[in-house]
Amino acid sequence: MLFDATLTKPLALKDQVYNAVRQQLRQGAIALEDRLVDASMAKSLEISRTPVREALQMLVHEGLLEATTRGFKLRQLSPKEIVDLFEVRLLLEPKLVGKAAASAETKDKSVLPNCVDIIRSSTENHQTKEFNAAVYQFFENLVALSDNTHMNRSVLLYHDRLAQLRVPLMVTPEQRKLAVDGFGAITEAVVMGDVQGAEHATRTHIQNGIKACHDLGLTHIEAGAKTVTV
Amino acid sequence: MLFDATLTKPLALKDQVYNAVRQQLRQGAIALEDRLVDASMAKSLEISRTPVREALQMLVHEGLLEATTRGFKLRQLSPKEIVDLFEVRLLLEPKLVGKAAASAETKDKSVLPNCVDIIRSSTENHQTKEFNAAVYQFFENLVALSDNTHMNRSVLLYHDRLAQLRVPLMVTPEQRKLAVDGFGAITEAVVMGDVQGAEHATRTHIQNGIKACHDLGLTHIEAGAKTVTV
DNA sequence: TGTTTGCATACTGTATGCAGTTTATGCTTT
DNA sequence: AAAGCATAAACTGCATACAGTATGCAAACA
Repeated sequence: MLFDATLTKPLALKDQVYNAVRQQLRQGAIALEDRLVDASMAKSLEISRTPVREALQMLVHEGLLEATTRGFKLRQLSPKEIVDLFEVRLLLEPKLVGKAAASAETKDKSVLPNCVDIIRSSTENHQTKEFNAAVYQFFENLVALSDNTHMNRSVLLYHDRLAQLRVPLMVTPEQRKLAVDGFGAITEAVVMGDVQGAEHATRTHIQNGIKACHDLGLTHIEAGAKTVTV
Repeated sequence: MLFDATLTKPLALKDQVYNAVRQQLRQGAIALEDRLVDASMAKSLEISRTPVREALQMLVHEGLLEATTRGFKLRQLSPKEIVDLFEVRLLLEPKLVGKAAASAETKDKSVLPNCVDIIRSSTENHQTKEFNAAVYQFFENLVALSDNTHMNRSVLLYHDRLAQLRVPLMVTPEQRKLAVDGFGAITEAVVMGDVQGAEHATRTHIQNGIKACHDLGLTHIEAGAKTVTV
């Protein structure tokens, strides 16, 4: 090709919508009470219903949303499902983080400590949205260090499914500290290239999450209603 | 028109199509050269393009198909991806099969030996389609014994992604015997409720698969062209 | 004969319209 | 004021129509 070979085709509308909604989910910007209505979203985005519906349906298919007779909504996880998700995470994530730790030194691992700093400061200042964004950025960068795309995809999806728990699980200062320290320990091991340590730190981090769920009783997830228009 | 088997809540058309295509994929009924064209599929099913497209796009999103400018086609796995998929399977499946082995005795495990019998006989008689169907049925029943729906879903998806390898990996009699014996060993452990044994047998089975891939050179996957109309 | 150019074709992606179904509303009846 | 019923509104799901683009083919040209 004559021109820039890296020139990428613009994403289809449905994929743009998909990414946008999923990012919203991740950041906890969509509450359980919210309703995502394809027609109104399409109107506000100034596109037709079709790509919006397709995006929402993908999210339904992945178990992130639920189709009701009155709009799409966030899918509420049952306690059993939460346990199940953590169980799968426990199988995949330590390995993934271990691979990240083992990844070539040429890769830039300096972002991770920055993310942890933002995580720490945003928890101290109770900035929920920033916190969520930082946590996801942390994992996104972590995952980028592993080259198993299938594993990466799965892990990020599990994370997004559990996104609705992020805030409820961090109500007490102790929980927040434990989580932040967990991120710190993982980062340290990954940056140092300590595979064993990374796996262990990840396992511990997830187990702390499970414990926090148990302490919380797993069921009562609270959030405030709001209008969502992507 | 598609008919739905469930009287209670009829499945949406797109889901029926999705299931139908995915079953085709599983059975190796769709070759790499085939093109799935929404318009023609819609016509042959006597429905509109919309639900067909939605189904195909879900499959694209899951990495099973690929959208080209001339129809949807089976997504060809790169050698790296194949290795990656086996790596993830190695993390999840032993645990899943272990859970199946540990599952309540009230659950019916008698189907598994039957499946293995069909697998064995179909390999001996070189009945590819029956073989594929039996293998999938085996896993479907195995997975049904575990109650972690998220893990189950993931595992079945990984299987379907690797479906294009099933036949190429079983060309030699030795490979076939190894595979059939693998299924047998897993079944035996599960039926006996031997968790450790089940995990071990599964690990061995997957590792045999990996080895077969390596022996094959991983790259050259052959299949005959054919028209696909669901 | 090999190469370029233009065109018909075959698709996908997006828009829009219509039907069916569930939920909300408001009116009637007691 | 509560309960029942009719009717409207708010949605999703499906159908169809249109636009845009890659692809292959054939004619024109070197």
